[in-house]
Amino acid sequence: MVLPERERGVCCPPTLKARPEKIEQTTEILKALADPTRLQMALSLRDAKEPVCICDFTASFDISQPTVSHHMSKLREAGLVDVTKRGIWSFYRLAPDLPPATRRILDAIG
Amino acid sequence: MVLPERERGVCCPPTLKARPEKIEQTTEILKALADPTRLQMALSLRDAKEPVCICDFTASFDISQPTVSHHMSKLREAGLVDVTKRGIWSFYRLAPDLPPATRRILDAIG
DNA sequence: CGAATCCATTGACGTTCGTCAATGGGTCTG
DNA sequence: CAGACCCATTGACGAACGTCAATGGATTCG
Repeated sequence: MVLPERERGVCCPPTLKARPEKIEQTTEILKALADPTRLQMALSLRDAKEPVCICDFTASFDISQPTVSHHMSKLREAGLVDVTKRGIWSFYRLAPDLPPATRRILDAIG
Repeated sequence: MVLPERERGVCCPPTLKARPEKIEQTTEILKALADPTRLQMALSLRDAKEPVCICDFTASFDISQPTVSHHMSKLREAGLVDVTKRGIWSFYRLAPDLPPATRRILDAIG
């Protein structure tokens, strides 16, 4: 492996390239996905043909219903998901207007 | 929007598709990247032609040197990065044998 | 109306995280 | 050797996180 030549005491040129604003946005998306439950939820919604109600997830995961709601709220706050209520149920789906950058990350997973 | 027909009290078919083991692995990658400092480090290394030493990052970011080391350790524990020491310096680069799934996520960012 | 169902919010708890100051271990130079 | 330089580890602290039990709001059925 080729290592760069360095001189003592001359650290160092800045190496940042991405705009801090963009980094912050991307971090929010990654944080929202960086939990096993939420990742599975997001992938389920990505691959689902129809919106999915909370009760489906409550039945699938081994966590309480408030925790399921809590995780879904996180996905919603990150803009990954939106909700439609009808009668008793709350149906969630992947946000239809997802930014291309976000969409690319989601598609790169699984 | 078309919502599925539901019946009270018949929640709910399991909606999991991905293997839990795979979910856990992916989550580890996402957690490693879900911090502004670490994300910028990882992207810098992804785009760098040569390995980069810690002092470069210490000079670029507004955090202490121990914190820089700490973040780099997290990236290393996640398998995203490896280190080569020469003389005074520790040079980091993106792990050359990155799993395709991980590589895909990294390339989808920025 | 009364009961059942689905969901969100609140409050609490232990755990993990990001950060720093202090310290120590290597490595090179004078 | 003595000092300067680069880096990792340790210990500590507040903040954020994941989880649950309890509660309340909204809707539907009998």
